[in-house]
Order: sequence, then structure tokens, then C-alpha cells
Amino acid sequence: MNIFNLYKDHITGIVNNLVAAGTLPKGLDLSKVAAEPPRDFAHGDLATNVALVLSKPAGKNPRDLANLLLDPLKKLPGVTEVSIAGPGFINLRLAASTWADTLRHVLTIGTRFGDADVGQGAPINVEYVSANPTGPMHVGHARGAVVGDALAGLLAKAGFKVTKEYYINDAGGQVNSAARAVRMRYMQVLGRITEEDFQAALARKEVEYGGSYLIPIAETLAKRDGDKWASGDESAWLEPIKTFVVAEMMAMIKDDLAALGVQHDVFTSEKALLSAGKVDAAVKTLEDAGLMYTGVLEPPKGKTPDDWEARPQRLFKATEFGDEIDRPLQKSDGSWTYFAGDIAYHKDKMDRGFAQLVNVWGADHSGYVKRVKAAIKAFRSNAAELDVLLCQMVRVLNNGEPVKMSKRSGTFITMRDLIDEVGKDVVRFIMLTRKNDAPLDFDYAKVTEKTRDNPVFYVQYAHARGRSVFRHAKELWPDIDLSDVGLAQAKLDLLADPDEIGVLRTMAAWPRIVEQAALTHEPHRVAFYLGDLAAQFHALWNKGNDAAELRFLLADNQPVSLARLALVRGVGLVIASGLGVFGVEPVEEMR
RNA sequence: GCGCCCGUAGCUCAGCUGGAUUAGAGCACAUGCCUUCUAAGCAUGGGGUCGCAGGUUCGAGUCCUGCCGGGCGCGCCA
Repeated sequence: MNIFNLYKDHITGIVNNLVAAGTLPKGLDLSKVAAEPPRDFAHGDLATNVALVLSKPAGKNPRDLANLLLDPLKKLPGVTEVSIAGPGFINLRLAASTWADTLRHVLTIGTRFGDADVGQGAPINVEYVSANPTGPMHVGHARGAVVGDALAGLLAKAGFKVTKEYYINDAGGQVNSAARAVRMRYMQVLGRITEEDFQAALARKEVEYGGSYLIPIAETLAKRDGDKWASGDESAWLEPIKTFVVAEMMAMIKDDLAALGVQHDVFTSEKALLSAGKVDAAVKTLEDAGLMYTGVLEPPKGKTPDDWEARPQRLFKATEFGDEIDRPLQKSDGSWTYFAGDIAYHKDKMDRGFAQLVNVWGADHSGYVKRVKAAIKAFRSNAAELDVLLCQMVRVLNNGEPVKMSKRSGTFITMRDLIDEVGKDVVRFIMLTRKNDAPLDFDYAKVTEKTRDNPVFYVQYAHARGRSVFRHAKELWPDIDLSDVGLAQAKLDLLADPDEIGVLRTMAAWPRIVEQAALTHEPHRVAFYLGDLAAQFHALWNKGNDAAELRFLLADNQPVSLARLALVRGVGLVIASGLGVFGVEPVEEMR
């Protein structure tokens, strides 16, 4: 139940009636008509821009149009007052029973409150994490993982049919490098070379990955296969070791993701796409469409390409679809570029029936967005809508001091480090307190502090306080039914304090937040909403300190107490509903 | 050089996909509030030419153009 949508429908109904009666012209575009909470509730409970939006097409000035709508609006159910303000806004005041009804509704459906149907069951694919299987995940991956997972949760709540997907880059040069590094570590494990030998090879750039995390993998390999791969040239051992490394890395990554509470529905392998011939097929589709040609690219500007060599290559006409330059799909050795594989991958997603795609990437991939969108557009017949969410850097701090990170020295912070340090729920919530395209500071001292400026604590504390009230209520009235069903029977019209009504108004906005955050792909809005709701609840709580008659529990007034318990429970349910979108557990009490 | 993202109070950031004479929070600063549901909190106050300059609009922090400043990226890496 979204009361704003409800009244928007009422309003468009009224307009349609006036059109039918000939008072207003036919063919008005009602898509921009909105019913929303006013900036200041002193103006009313709900405001609509209908007169402003329809003014021009209806050929009437906004205030005249508003006057036409005045009477029918007054007759709407639950409307107690209608006024015209400013340039032509119409403010509606709603009956007090509206808020009681909302609360009763929350108590009845629980954390399902906020579920919306804007998605209308449409399939949508959210691809996130997709970290290379060459090493452990770091904080940047954690942000992408949380943003993608929360967005998926949000879209599901808004009525989309969501598939959570991970693309395994197991076919390119990176995994070859990882396999070579593991092979060398394996030789070290077998005692054929020393750590010094390894470091020397690293310095000579004979191996790319120097991280010690590869040693246990080499040990496992040695345990499984003995010295089977110690002799022979690369052609003999590269493929089997690569397969082994990718499997080990993916197991580790899935383990880390599980620790973060992230679980993908589908893992798609780049290598599998290749061997199934899907890359060849995708490129052939482009060839057949006349979107490929052989050409020579200009050298890239701005940086000095010391090994630049102009050579003719097979190019995709990306510029026809909004990209800056045409893009090569084949390397000089004849193998496909990463982009070619990605084209096939996105085509595959579209072929699987997704008309809406979301990719969550690190901001360092920003230059890649246009070419993928171009590729998608090139498959005109079933081109999907792609939105790419670029996540900015996460700066890890400890009490304001930047934590130095360097892969070389091995002091970089892994995702697992973060989770072990502060817990998965804190990681998840904090990662959502900034919009994805803004840089984020993650201070692992501050995010566990119990202060106002720690948003996780603040929201959890509100929930815990609510539970605390119930513990007291049970002591006070052991025999009263304090279940949600029981509380829904309370005399909710006893909630009359302006701040109580204010909280109810905010609760009633939750379904609207879900819809908007889902449609704009902005899960961070949920975090800010929860902060607002928590703030109002804390304020209400403290009013009880200043004025005893405003306390939730009044020993001598059970009816009012029950109504307020219903309110407290409602706030708790909405917080739980919001945290549920993030995959965060609400806490019963603070310890 | 080009592309993408960002520029809002001393600091960190919101701003509901253009709306309503006073642009909002938090931190920091000042002052108040605990024999009473967790004061781990709340209330009040000062503080902003929304980077700059144009434009579109009945109406712009929000859209367009140019400039300034910061981040990221720019063939055969992924």
C-alpha cells in the first residue's frame, strides 16, 4: 500500500473524468503528474503538481485548473482539506485515520510492508563482483559486492524478477599469469627453487603475481599431483594448473562472499562461452550485420605508447553506437580480446531473456562503459537496457589515519580482513551510506563506535530501543496480547501527538522510497531513509524524558500505551524491512 | 588531447529522477535535558553568492553550453 500512488491514481481519475465531461481536452500526458509528501508538512500531508504539469497542454493557467479540481478532490475518501498554494500546487490534508490505517497495515503484513510492484515481474540481471580469479578480494570488491547485492534485494522488493550473476574472467592473460606464478611457487614447494629465486624472477618480471597467498594453493597442488608438473614445458602444465588455480580461487572467493552474506544465482565462465563457440557466433553476427571492418587505429593520446605499432586489425564499428573509437576484437596473435568475450557475454544475457541489465563495476572501468553499451545496441533486434553502476574508491582509515595499502608489500586489506574486524552487517551497511559514484571512507574504528555519527549504530540502536520497550511492557502487563495481531486491535486513533503522526508519516513513505530507489538503482537512499526514521524515533523517545505523559508506557493508561506500542512495533518492522533489503539483521539489544 | 564521474555550511555528506517566500542533516563550536522505557540519546543557536558565467523553463542545487578545479580511464590488460 503506497498512499502516494493511491492518491495519484485518484487524481488522474479526476482528470480523466473532466476530460470525459469535455471540461479538459483529450490526450493529456499524465505521466508527469505526481503525488508526493510536501517539503513542509505544515502545508499538508500530500501535495500534487497536477495543475502545474497540465496547465500548458490544457490551455489553462495553473490556478484556474487547480480550482477546477478542488471540488472533486475534496470528495476523495480520507481527504479533509484541499488548498491551492504557490504557483498552483494543490495540498491535501488527510484524515487522522489514514495514519492509523497505515500502521494497522504494517502490523498486519510485517516486514513485507514496502513491497512494491513497479517491477511487474520483469526479469532483470544484476552482475556484480566478477573479480578475477587470481587473488583474494579487497575492499573495493566488497563495495561492489554489497552495492550489487543490496540493489538486487531492492529490485526484488520492488517486484522485479532478479537474477544475481557473476562473470568469471577465466580465459585471458591474467589467469595465465596466475597459473605461471602458482607453477613457480609449486617448484618452490617441491624444493626445486628458493624464495630468493622466486623474488628474483618477480624482479625480472618473469612472474607477475608475487603474493604469498599463492603458496597454499601451490602446496595443495603438490599434495594432489606430486611432482607431475615439475618437468616439461609450459604447454604441458599451463592448462591443467590454470584450471586448478581458477577452481581454488573461485572456491576462496565464494567463501569470502558467503562470509559477507552474498550469494549469486548464476556464475558464467568466459572460458565456457569461448569453448561453446559463443564468442565466434557473436562476432559473426556483427560481421553479418556489416559492423566489422579491417582498419588501423590512431595511437592513444595523452600517454606515451613506447611500444606502439600501427597495424591493421578487425574492428567493430562502435562509433556508430556512440563510442569514441572503433574497437578491436582480435589480438595480434589471433585470439579474441576481452571485449569480444564481453560482447558475447552480454549477448548471452540478452538471449537468456533479460531486457534489463545492471553491471556493478569499479570506477576504473569507466572508460569501458560506452563500448559495452555500443555493443549491446549493435544487437538491434533484442537490445537490452544496460545501466552500469560505477563504484568509487573505498579509503580505509583507522581513526582518521589512512591505512596504507600496497599489493607489493602485501599490506593491502582484504575483504575478509574487514569482515573479521567489524562484522558483515557493519560492512554491508557502511558500504551503502554513500551513493555508488561518490568515494567512501571506511574507518574501521569509527564504524563500530556507539555514537550518533555512526549510522549503523544509530539505526540499530533505534531498533533495539523499540525492543526494550516491549521487554518492559511484558513485565508491566504479562497477560496482555502484545503480538502484532493483538496490537493491530489497539485504539490507534489515540496516537495524536504531532511527533507521533510525524513518525507515522515517515513510515507511510517507505513503499515510495522502495519504488524510487529501485527504479533509480540507488540503494543508498534506503540507508538515508532508515537514518531519518531512526532520528524521528529517537526524538520521540526523548520527548518522553521531558514530558512524562508522552512516554510510550503509561502504567495508568493501557489504551494509550497499547497504541504507542503499536507505533514502536511499526517502526521496528519498517527498520527491519529496510535492513532486510541490505541483508542486515536488526538487533534486539545493544551490548 | 579526448571521454566518464564529481564540485552544496569550517569538515563529511543528503537533496525524493525541475517545483512552493527561511537549500537540509551529522561532525565541530555554544547552551540546556537523566530519582522515570538504554543520556550509546535528545533539544536550541550561529554558520552556505549550491565551483564560475551564460542559456532553457511559469519555476534550476537539479536540465543544456562554455570555462575553472579534483578523481578515474584512454590499442593487441581484465
